[in-house]
Amino acid sequence: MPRWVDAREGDAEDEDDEPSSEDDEEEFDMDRAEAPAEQDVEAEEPGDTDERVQSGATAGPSGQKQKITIPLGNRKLVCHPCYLCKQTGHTTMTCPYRIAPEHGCVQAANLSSDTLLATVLQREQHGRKREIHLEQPSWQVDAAVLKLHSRRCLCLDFHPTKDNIVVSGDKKGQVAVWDFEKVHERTVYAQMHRALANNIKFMGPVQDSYCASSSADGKLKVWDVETGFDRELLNMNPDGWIQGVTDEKSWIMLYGLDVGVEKGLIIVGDSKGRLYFVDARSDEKIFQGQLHKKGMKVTSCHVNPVDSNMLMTSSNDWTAKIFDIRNMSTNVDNSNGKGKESPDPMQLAVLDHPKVVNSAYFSPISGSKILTTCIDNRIRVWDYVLSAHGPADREIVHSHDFNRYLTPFRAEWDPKDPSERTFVVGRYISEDFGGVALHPIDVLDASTGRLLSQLVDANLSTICPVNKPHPRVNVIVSGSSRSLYAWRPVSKDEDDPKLPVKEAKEAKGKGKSTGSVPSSAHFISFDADATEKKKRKAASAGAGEEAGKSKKGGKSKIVEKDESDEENGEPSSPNSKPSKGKKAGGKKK
DNA sequence: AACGCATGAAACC
DNA sequence: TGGTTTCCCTGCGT
Repeated sequence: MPRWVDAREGDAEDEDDEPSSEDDEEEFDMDRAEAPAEQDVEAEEPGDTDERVQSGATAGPSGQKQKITIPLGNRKLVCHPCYLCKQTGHTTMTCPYRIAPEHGCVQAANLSSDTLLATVLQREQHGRKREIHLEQPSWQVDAAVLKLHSRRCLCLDFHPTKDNIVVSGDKKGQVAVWDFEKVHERTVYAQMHRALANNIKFMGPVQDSYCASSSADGKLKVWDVETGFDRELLNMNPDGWIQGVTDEKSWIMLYGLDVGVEKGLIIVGDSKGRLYFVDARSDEKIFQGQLHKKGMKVTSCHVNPVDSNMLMTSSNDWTAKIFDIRNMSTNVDNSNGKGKESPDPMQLAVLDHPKVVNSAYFSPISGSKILTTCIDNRIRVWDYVLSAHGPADREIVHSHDFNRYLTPFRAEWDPKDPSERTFVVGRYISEDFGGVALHPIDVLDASTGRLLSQLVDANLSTICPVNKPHPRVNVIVSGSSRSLYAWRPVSKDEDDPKLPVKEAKEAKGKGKSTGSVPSSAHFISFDADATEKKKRKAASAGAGEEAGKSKKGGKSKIVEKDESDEENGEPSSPNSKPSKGKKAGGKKK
C-alpha cells in the first residue's frame, strides 16, 4: 500500500506537454514531398540530390543515418531511414527488428570454435525453447518528485545502506537527495557543481553518506549527502570558470566515474580521453593516463565487481576498453608536459563499436558479462569477459537514439537478478498507448533480447534516459527531464485501481483520455524553479530566512551553497556573483 | 499556440 | 585538419 501525497492541483498540466500525436512513422515525408518545390530546394542542398540518391540506398548495417531523396519532377520525395534500425526500405512501424519478438537480437555467428559451445549454441537457437523464462511484474509509478531539478537529470545512484535514498545530478550542477519512501523528503544542493553533474557514485557502505561526483565544470568532488559539505579532489581548470568558454578546447570536463570501494580508489575520465585515479583516503591523484583517443570523452568507467583490478571504460572514440589497474599505478602524470601519452600498455581488450559508446558495464554479480550501450541503436552483450576481444555475443536492436537534447541512454543491469540477465534501458521512440504517445522504459533479457516488461505511466510523457534498478529492493528509479520517478511492481492483491488520470487534469479542459494506460497518483509536486525564483525575490527584498518550510508537513530543503565556500582556494572567476545566503529556505509553493 | 533556445555527434566541405 | 551544416518522435520557457 503505497503512501502517497496529493499532487498539487495546478501541477497537473506541468508534466504533460501534449505528446505530439503525430505518430506517423512514415518514411515518406508527405509534407515535404507535397510542399512547393522551391521550399524543398531551399531545405535540401540542391547539389547533393544526386549523391544522396546513390549513396542512400547503400545504408550500411552499421547504422548510418542516411536519407534518400527521390526527385519527382518538380518535387522530391524524401525517404528517411527507419528510426529504429537505421536501415532503409521499411518504416519504423514495420521494422523487422521491431516486430521480432526478441528485438532483432542477433546471436554472434562465431560464438566460439569450441565444439561443445557450438553444440550448445545450436541447441539454444534451434532446439527446444528456452527453458528459463524470466518473470517480470508489471510496474507502476509509486512515487514521483516533479521538477526536483532545475534542468534535466543526468545521473542517479542509490544509497549503499539506506534503501529508500537516491541521489541525482542535473545539467546545471545541482545534486539532489530524495527519499522515495517518504516521497516528499528531499534535499537539493543547488550549487554543488557549476555545470553538468555527469555522474554520481556513492563511496560504499563504510562511508555511506558520501558521494563522489564528476562534472563538466572539471571538478571531482566528494560530498556528504546529509550536510552537503564537500571537498574538491580534482579541479581540471584551476583558472576558474569563465562563462561562455566552457566548451572551448582548453576546458576539461569530467565524465565517467566509478568508485573502486575495495581499493579505495575513485576513477574518473575526462573530455580528452584521459583517466585519473584518486586515492579516496588521501584525496591525492595517483594516476593519470591517456587511455582513449585524444579529445574524446570517457563516457563511463566501471570497476569489475569481482576482480577489482579490472577496469572497463567507454568513450566517444567508439570503443570500450578493459584495463588491468595494476599496470597503471606507475605511470603518474606522464602526459603533463606535452601530449605524449603512453599507448596503454595495460590494455587488455578493446571492444570496437560503430559509434559512440554511452556506457559499458560488467555484470553486477559475477562480473563476467559485459553490457554496452552504443548510439547506433544497439545494445551489445558479451557473455564472457574473455571473449571481449571478439564481436559481441548479442546485439539487441533498441531505440535509444542519440539526441543532443537528451541525457545519453545507458542500459543498466539489475543487480538483483542472480542470473545476470535482466537490464533496464529507456526507450527513445514513442509508442501509441491508447492514443497517447509514451516513451516506455524497457526491461530486457540480455540473454535473449526479449522484452520482459515496459514501464509506462500516463503522467509520464517525457523520455526517460536515466534509469536504475535498485540493488536491494524492488524499485526502479527513473530520471526524466527535471523529475524523478520511483517504480514498484503492482502488488496483486492490491489489484487496484487503475487510478484515472488526475481529475484536475481532466477538469483542466484537456479532457484527454489516457486510454488504457493507468496512472498511479502517488505524486508529489515540487517546483524547484519556482522555489528559487521566490527565494531570489525574497533575498533581493532583503530577507533570506524562512528556512525548511514545506507543505503537508513534509521536509524539504533547498540548500544554496555559499559561493565563497565553493571558490575556496580558487582565484576569483570573472563572473563570480556575490555570495548568497548560506542556507536559504526551500519552500513549497 | 507559435516560436526560440540549449546543445552534440558526425558528415560534409 | 578545422569550420560549418545537419539531424529534425526534446523539453522548457516566453
